[in-house]
Amino acid sequence: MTRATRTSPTLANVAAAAGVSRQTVSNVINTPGRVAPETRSRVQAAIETLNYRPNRVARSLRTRTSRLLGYCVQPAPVGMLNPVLDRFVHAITESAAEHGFHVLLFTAPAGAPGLDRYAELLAQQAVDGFVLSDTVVGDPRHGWLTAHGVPFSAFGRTWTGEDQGAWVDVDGAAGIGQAVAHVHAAGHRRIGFLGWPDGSGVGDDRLAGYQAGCRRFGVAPLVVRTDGGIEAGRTAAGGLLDRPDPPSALVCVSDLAAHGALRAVTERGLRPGHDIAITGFDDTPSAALPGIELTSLSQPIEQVGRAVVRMVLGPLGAAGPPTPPAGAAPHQLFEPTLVIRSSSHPKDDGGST
Amino acid sequence: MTRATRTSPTLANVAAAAGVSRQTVSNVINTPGRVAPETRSRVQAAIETLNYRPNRVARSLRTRTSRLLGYCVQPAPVGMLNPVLDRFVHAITESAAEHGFHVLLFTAPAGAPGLDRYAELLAQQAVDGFVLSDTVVGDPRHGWLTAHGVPFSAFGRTWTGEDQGAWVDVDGAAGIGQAVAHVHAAGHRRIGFLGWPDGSGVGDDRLAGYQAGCRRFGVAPLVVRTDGGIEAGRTAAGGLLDRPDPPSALVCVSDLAAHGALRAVTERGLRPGHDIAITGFDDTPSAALPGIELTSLSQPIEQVGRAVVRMVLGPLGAAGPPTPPAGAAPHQLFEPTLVIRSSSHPKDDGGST
DNA sequence: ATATATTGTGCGACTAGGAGT
DNA sequence: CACTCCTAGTCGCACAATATA
Repeated sequence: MTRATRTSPTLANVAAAAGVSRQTVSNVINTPGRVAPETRSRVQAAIETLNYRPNRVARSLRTRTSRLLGYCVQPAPVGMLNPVLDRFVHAITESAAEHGFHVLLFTAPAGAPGLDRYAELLAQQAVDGFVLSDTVVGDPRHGWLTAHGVPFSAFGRTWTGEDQGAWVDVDGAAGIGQAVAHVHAAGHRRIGFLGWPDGSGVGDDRLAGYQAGCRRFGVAPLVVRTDGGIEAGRTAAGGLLDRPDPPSALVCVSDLAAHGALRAVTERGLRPGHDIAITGFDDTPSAALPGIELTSLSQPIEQVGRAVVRMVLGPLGAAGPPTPPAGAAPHQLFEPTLVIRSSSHPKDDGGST
Repeated sequence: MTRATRTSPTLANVAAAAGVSRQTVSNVINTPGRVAPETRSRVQAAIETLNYRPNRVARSLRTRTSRLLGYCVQPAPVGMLNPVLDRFVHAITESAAEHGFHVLLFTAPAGAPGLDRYAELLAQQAVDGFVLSDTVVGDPRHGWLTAHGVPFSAFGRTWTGEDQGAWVDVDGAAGIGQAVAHVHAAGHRRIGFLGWPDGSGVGDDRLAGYQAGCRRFGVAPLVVRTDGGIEAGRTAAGGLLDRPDPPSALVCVSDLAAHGALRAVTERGLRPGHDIAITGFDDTPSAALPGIELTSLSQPIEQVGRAVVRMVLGPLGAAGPPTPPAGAAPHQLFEPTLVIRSSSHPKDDGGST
């Protein structure tokens, strides 16, 4: 006589109900091909009536896989970039689910000290692998995870030259190239770039895209750096605008910097889109606000999330309908989409055609 | 001769190293008081040298607890409200970690169909409880979880009158009350309210706060509804502004609505903060943008997250340094903070004092 | 020899009860 | 009888090797 605790049915219960052995039930679930059709349907009926679901924990213990992917949520979200990561979290959760995986969230300090948390989760067999984001130049996680043979994939390159692990990223250089081409096509010939300080992989990549664009169209580069904040962008953009030969277009490394530039422009009585073109990067919600209407580069986050999950699941032999391509390329670069708004192409201009 | 697979040390390994039984090692970890100090330190030394960490999965199987909290990430984030949920996710992850728990992410369709996902996770013993957010009027999850005896707590009330389960929320009525008091103190006597359609718990709550404020200060209520979008807010606010007796202050149910109102105001050549006061709700990043400077109500999300986790962990007997208060109140209401910017109090006005 | 179903065993930790001092 | 420690059994599942047709 067992306690009347609300306990879920087990493999044994199903086996008894169907009049077969436990192993046969297990086979029906994991390798249906090895079970005779007649038996199979009988077992499946029993599974239905008992509403049986395999206990994930017991399965994990036996198979030594948790079917969980670790993802570290950043302690201090920077600026306005959150919307991107927000969508990313949703994207990886959804993609993981399609492969029978779930996402386990944890926090960790940035840099090497945070590695302990990764090690902890691994030692506890809590996760099968990791999805990384917010990667920085010289990120210690890639090397550590690679050295320990832990499956992972990252949203963002390491920029170190050494090729450690799988990554997916958005082609910032190509994106900025689009922006440069866009303003050049609108007739702008003096095109400035509002960038980040030297040394950030993402910033350098976007700068490179700007420089390539300048070469391509034969215009002189005009670069100024800021630390990324709105105020800094405003000051830096102001410096460009106050030159004797001010640019007529300002391509910005981020929406945040672009907001600062917009401010600097309007302060000087100029109208964005008419007197000067401004573009940003990330297409954050604030870019679409009325009165802002910032042209920006939208990142295909959902695609990135799907690709990242596919890559980390590859070595894990994900259990999905189709087997993921085993020899899939460990890297993938997506191109952002230029969303044109009136900051670079005023509605009442009727320019095209 | 075992395979040379990179396998973590187990209880048995530690026991062998320390020259004790497995059970003694288990006691050292879980009930140190029952082990003689001398033995205890010897075992702890072995744990250190082997760098042993209990296998979460094995422990879960035996104790029938996963030390995981389920949290459903919403499929389609609405408007600009994400930053709030972004911070919330981080907050619950951090709070859970303090109690030895982790957060497991999953997706589910809204409403009753999504309950299957909750049931699935429960049947698989994948989680010990749930944290809910994005609750709506008549949300089916509360009743279902309560009926099944599943521990949970919610960010957001059910608004159904029936008291189902623990919740934490932000006092929208009190927040809007602050906004009304603020503009009233600035001399405004004709105060309009830009609200959501009838029937949304959150919207009705905020409206009630507005109405209470009007009664308190003896001003006539002036309410108009929108569906929440920027464009709708712009149209609705425009309707108020074009009246023969337009309001001189506009308290908005959300930042999104406020952005629409700002647009309507500037379109009519009015200056926010000077000619008319505008306030929003949520203090989204876009509220702080230069050229916007929207006065708004900031939600104490970190506190909310901590409280939500405390509540769901209560019935689970969380294992933390201090035992959580067993008879903790199942409800908690936090007051938002009014962040005053120039949309209601222009810098160059020098109003106060 | 092929197809199908079965028994035994262990994953790694906790719970229960017993043995030694 | 306390105190300390240990042996045996269990959680639910899947792997391996075995029976039965």
